[in-house]
Amino acid sequence: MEIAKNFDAKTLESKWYKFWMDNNYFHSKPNDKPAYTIVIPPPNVTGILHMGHMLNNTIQDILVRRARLMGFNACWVPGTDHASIATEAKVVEKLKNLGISKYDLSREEFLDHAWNWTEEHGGLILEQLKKLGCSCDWDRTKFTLDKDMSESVIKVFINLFEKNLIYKGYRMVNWDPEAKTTLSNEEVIYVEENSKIYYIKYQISNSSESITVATTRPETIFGDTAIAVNPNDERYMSLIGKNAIIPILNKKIPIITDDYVDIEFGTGCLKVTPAHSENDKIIGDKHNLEIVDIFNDDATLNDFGLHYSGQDRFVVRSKILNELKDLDSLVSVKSYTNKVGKSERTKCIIEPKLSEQWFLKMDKISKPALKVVMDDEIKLFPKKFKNTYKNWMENIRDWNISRQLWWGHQIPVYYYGTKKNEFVVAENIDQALDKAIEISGNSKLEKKNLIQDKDVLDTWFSSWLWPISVFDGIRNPENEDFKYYYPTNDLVTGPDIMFFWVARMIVSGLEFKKTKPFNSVYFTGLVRDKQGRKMSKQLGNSPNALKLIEDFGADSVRVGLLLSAPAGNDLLFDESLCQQGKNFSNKVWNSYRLVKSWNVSNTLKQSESSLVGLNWFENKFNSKLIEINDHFKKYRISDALMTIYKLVWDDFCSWYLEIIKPGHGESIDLETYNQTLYLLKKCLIILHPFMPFISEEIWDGIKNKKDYPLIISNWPSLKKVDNIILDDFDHISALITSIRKYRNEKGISYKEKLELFCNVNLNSQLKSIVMKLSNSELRDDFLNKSDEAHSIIVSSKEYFINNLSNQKEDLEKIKQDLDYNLGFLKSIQAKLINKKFVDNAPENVIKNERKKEEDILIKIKMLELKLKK
RNA sequence: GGGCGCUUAGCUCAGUUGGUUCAGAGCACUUGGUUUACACCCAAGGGGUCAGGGGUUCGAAUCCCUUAGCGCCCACCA
Repeated sequence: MEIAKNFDAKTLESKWYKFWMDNNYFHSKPNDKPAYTIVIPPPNVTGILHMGHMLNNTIQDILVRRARLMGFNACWVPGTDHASIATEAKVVEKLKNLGISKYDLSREEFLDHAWNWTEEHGGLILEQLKKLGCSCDWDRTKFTLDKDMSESVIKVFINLFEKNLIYKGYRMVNWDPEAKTTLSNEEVIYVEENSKIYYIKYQISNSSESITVATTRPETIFGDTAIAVNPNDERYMSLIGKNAIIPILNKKIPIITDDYVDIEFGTGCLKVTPAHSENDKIIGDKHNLEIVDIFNDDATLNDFGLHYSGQDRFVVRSKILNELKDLDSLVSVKSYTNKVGKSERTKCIIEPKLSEQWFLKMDKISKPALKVVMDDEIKLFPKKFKNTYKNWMENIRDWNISRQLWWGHQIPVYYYGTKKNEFVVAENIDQALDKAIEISGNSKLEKKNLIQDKDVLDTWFSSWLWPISVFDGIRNPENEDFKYYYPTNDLVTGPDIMFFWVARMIVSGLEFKKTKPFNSVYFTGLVRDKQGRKMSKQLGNSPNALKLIEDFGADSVRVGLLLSAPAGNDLLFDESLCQQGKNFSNKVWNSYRLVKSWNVSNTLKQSESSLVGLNWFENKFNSKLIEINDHFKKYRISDALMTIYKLVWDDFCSWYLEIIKPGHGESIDLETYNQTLYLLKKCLIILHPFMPFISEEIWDGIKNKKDYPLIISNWPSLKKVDNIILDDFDHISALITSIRKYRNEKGISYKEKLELFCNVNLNSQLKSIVMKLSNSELRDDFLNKSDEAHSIIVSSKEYFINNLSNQKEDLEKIKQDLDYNLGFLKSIQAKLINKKFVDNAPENVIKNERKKEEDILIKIKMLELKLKK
């Protein structure tokens, strides 16, 4: 049968994906088999596929496909995340382009727009995953705002509230003035920036003296309510207790002392602005200072900013500096590097702000989550993340779970009165009304009297339930799916969301289900460009994921991504890796073409070399399978791939196929042919998780009619390895390589037959392989070899080739070789005479040294003989 | 400031509890090759003071100390 010259990725990939889908091979239902479960880290619903997703989901698909082959009931649950702030920001942006402001819309109107947007753009990323070959159970696709998912979130909020773990607090939070919402600490990224530090002079009240403070934020002077110095700072002793006058504002504030102030820093005087700095707030609380919040929600100044009211904080900064200069209050300006907190999503500079927010107490519920990881009940790969995890969990802070956004799960708190504590927490408004009437004793309350908290919950407050809620384990803990699939097996994600997500899932699993949500976590590295830079839109260094698949084929891209991505190491991605993947696909494809091109004869007898080749490769395969399984066990997926790559390319193609390949116009015997198909199939099975499409296509071309498709066939079982067969083959392959090297050095063509003298006890099958692959004739009449014959030593065995070239051996080279070996011998003998070595070293080490000595002695003898001639 | 990790061939990385022919792989490189599976290929080859210094040991890339450089996480000084 004629096979196409190249694997046509475009056509065949969609053909096979459709085939798998049509036959429901990705779909899983509880059954008698053991479950293997992965839940996808849900990408943002409106996101598009980038290299990080490709890597991450390729790894998940490899694990799932292998589990399926190993006989597990494999279930990979896909889905998307509503990503409240990210999506809301996109919708706001889109509306803005249409000339609509979010603030002109009602909540309902805005949410309509958001849902439309989600339906229009949402889920595209899941379609892109299909192109990559991901074998997700699409019937189980979930979205974090689905009705059942939302109900689970609300139930969990209520549960935690009733356990007294959720509270409302007036606290310093991270305020994003662009999105006008708070952020958790994890959503703030600190960026080092070159900025300035300003020295500002405050006049002392009723005195000619003054005091100078250093600040990076001169615009906050309107919120100053004290100046603090260290109690041990001799310079300012006389000023303590006096009042300073804020320039421009002309307001008197006290000069106080606090240990917190660093004498060395700046002037040793700190302006205290309790409304806009966490530390200042602590000092303020200690000294009962007034709190003056000078900002509006969009970080423009409010009326406390006097004539700057309504202007942006950074505009005010430059203006106020001029005014201070005019007032002679600006003493000096120095350059200064500090770290500026920015919003992870909007990139806007964060404003610390006091505000009333909902918090989840973390100290108690995080303890068991720390323990399971420390005890390796949940294993993190690579191991180093265990320390990072520990560090965070031991210093965990309460989680700010409310956001001033609309896109998300609205907080199920209903206010029925005017006082702050007049509220109930309930699943819906009907329930809330009953509760409110009961608590207040006011039977006249109606639904319209209830006002639901305006805020929504942090996105992660829904995703931390993901492994539970996708199986509806919160609402229906006894349902069959949940009991069967939970806890899940592996989680594959990036280390950047270890705290956002992974740690919190562990907490929630243990808190709500008393069970860890997964057994292992595999952290992939970051995908960077060739120069090690992060991929970013600004740099334009992020390849178009779909275009890569189009150009190289999904299999090749999958291989390319894995070729350089050991667990946890950042991957320096380069398109040439996909080319390498494609080269490998091509190699595999051509081995298939070769096999299919043969004429099969059922009368031909199997040759000796074929038989020994078959035996050898099967043993080789089995020995490599042990390694591959071990790599998988350790989540060394790239190493597993590389082992397979070499097994297929080097061992199967370059050695095995060359041994059994029939010559010109010759046929192959049926036995060898069938065995070859059997071996090729074994290779395809282990290739399948990595290269699902091409492996299925080739499998289809060589399988028996009654065979199952590759996707649901069986991973090979481990067999006993005959090491003698492997060692014997290593011996002759080294011999063959030496002969080829000799040809290369002497410029002897491969067409020219060599005479090989051999008095070594090789069996005839091995001999026939040597003859075939080195194009030589074996001669047993060892004594008839010519004096000029070239000697080859392979593990203490000596062979000779009749020297066909006229060149003499280079005397100088032989001499150098001899010197080197004499030196080597000396060092080995020194070891062997050393009593301490002989007494302490283990027996096998000493044995090896003796063997080395023996081999070297032979070699030296031979070299000396040559020199004499 | 606290914690963690890294430095091995031109590049990206392996190197399991110290111990087989004075360190391995892939890619890249050099030489030769178009013998009908594959030039997206075949054959062969070159290439490393294991970051520097010191120590423990019969023996160190591997253990300890130290210096330098790089990276990550957390906290954060106005």
